[in-house]
Amino acid sequence: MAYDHKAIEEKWQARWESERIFEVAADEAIPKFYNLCMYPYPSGALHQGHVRNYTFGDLLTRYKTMAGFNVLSPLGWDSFGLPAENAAIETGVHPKENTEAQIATMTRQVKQLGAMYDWTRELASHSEEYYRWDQWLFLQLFEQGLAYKREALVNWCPRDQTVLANEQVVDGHCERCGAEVERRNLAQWFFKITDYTERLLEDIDTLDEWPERVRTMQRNWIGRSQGASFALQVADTDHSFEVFTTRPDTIFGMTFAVLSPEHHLVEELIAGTEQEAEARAYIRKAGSSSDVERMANTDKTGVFIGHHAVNPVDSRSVPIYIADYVLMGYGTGAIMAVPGQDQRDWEFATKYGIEIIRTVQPPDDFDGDAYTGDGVTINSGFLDGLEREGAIAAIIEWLEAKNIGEGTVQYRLRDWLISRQRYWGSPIPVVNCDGCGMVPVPEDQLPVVLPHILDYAPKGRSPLAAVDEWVNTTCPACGGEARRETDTMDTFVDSSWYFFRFTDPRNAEQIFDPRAASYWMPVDQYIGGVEHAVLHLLYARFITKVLFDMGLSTVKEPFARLFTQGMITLDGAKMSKSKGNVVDPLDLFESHGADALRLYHLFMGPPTDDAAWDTNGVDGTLRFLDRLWRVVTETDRFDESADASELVADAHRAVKKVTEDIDNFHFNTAVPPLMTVTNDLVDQARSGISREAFVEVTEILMKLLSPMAPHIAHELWELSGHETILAREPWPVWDPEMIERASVTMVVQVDGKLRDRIEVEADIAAADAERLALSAEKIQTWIEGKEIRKVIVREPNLVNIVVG
RNA sequence: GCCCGGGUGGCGGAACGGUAGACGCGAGGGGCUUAAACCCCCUUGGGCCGAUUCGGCCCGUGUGGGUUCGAUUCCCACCCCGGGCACCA
Repeated sequence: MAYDHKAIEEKWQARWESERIFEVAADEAIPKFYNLCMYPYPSGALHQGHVRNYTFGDLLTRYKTMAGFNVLSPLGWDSFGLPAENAAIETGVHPKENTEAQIATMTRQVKQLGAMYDWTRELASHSEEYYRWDQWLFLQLFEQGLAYKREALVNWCPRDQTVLANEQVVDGHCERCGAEVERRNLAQWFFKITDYTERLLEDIDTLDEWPERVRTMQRNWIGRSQGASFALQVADTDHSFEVFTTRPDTIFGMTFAVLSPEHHLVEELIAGTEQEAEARAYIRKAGSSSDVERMANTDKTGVFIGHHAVNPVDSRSVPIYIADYVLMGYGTGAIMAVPGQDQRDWEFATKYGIEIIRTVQPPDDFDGDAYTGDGVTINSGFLDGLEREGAIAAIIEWLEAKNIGEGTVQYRLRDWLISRQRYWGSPIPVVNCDGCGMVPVPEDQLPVVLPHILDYAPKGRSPLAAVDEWVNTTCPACGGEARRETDTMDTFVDSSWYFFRFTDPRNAEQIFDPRAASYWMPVDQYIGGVEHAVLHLLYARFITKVLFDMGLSTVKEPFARLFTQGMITLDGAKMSKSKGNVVDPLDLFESHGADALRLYHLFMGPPTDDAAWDTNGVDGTLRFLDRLWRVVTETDRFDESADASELVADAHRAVKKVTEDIDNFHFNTAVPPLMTVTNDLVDQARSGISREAFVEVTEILMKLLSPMAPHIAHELWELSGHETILAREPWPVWDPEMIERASVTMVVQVDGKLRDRIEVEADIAAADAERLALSAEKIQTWIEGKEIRKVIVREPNLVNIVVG
């Protein structure tokens, strides 16, 4: 009977489902393990990235289940969002229909992989029963002042016709579609993530099971800088403006000041000056160039605006410029410029002939421009002679004493812009009333149902705005005429709390039962792509902290252990449909089977690394499975006198190795022991093996293989006469005595170079090892006539003889 | 520029500071076969030496140093590749 992967895989997928093996309930008596892969966008086609993700996830689900844990492994769909809407605009099929058809397709494909989930917990963010809790969450944030609407300069994607969060702008381009983003002044909804900045930053330190890379990226994104802010008086006026600097110790070196062209004071200051026309032209030009252009142009440009600022420490007047290298979005949008210690200021000063004063003594061999390193403070009055830290402390004390400024901290992190001018998302549950203003929709009126419409093409405002019968409503406060908010929420809102919902997915009364969450949370293992290092993972941490503050969550951090998988490459490029270099997993299910494909993904390299695809590798894992199949199903003659003790011992060693490797996420090295034991079993079966040894070795192989290639493992388990389901069997344990070796190969080195190998008893005494090594024939030729200075003995593995 | 990773055979990759190259792919040779596929066996880092089927030596983990009896592994400097961040004051 040949190995028929197709028939076997279909059979067992049906069995697992009907046996409901992976449906779980909270049970305090059993240790829990919440295992989660980032819920996918239902694109309609499983690709190798999904396969890799779910193979790792399913391996853990099955392994931890066999190891005795109560394993929660749910799957759901990140089903709101632009791709569905854009596809719908192209095909004319409504996003809801399209999305639901794609969910059905992908569900089938995920099941074909043999990945098991508790499907009773399936959720989809576009369903009313899900997004009503998005809206509920919004209302809680609104009540706490954490959701607010304000006019702001925001990122606008001209192709997707919607605003974007800062996190969704990559190098000045839309993260989704790649279009160059524009700046627009619009009234938008924000979540006040900046209230949580310090906590988000501090708690990164507690995430010691996260990749360092991701922790660093989050720290960088939050971008904490410590320094001082203080007021600069504009000479001969009543105006002053705040500046922020990380180097207040260099204040005596300020030879000019710069305002961002968008700074609120600019308009008033330039009015009526000689420089007004020139300044206005500059502001217009700066305002019309995109961020991409501003980034590309690193040449410093600016205009003197005809006013001076007074340096508080020495009352010197310095010219004020406007220049676009000072960004309105960071700090106060204004700086004291110290060309001696800042390269950007240096370039500007050099270009416009402004004085440069060094206030930090550079080393003698320094020949650069601005000196940003440490050194003794010079040319700085009462700060002279102090090192950086002392000087900073002294000047802050001085500023505070004079009530001019103070030590402050600035962050790069901005509030999270969550409103979108698109259709396929959760409507923001707010009503605008002429009399009452912005009124939140009462909780008992949720959900605000997304109306089914036919024209959802983007027009620069939400398509919902055109649906009069939906927009026009009554004010929940006064009963008068009112209009609904027409923006929808960023889909990252949906994904920032779905892992809580999985703990209690059918709750119609609450977002989730805090008791369910307290049993299952935190997610013990979270698996997904590193592209979410900042976006989703930061938002999810923020919302978790909000839920914690509300008493709904017992954890401050949602994901205890994070695992980011590498991507699949082909011919050096990321495998993707747009590059046309995909190898379709569905074809491989047919030709090689899900088991061989899964095994290849595990085997191809370290799971965190990018991996180069090679279909020949799947041929290899299929060959291995076929060989295992044949030896298990075709061995029918046994020799009870044969000695297979070494093979059995190797099987036990494999148990140890595989167990430890899975625990350490070294999946690629967990596969080879199965291959070598199988190969040795084939040899042993050929030369003679007892039935007992054969059964012990094959049972170990099936159990170890069960999380990796579950279908064939289950089938062989059944064919071997077991009535039980392998997935419910306990994980094997190794016999520590059995894996001990009676004899080992001892390496003998002379001066660290390998010169001989000697078989020795494993429990050889150090003295015996040394004597044996020194008397070995081959060693004699190396040490003859030489003085033996030292002998290092690491019995029973190694002896190193050091000669003169 | 700053911050993370990473440089090992033809390829993917293994190696608690202790036998470098496990396992797999590819390649070469052989067996089975009328033939091919499948399958099975052998070889496979480079160079050299001796020899009746076996053995031996030298070199070799990006480069140069260092620590150590011993370094792919630890330390320092440098080079290259990948990724992230960046007029962030």
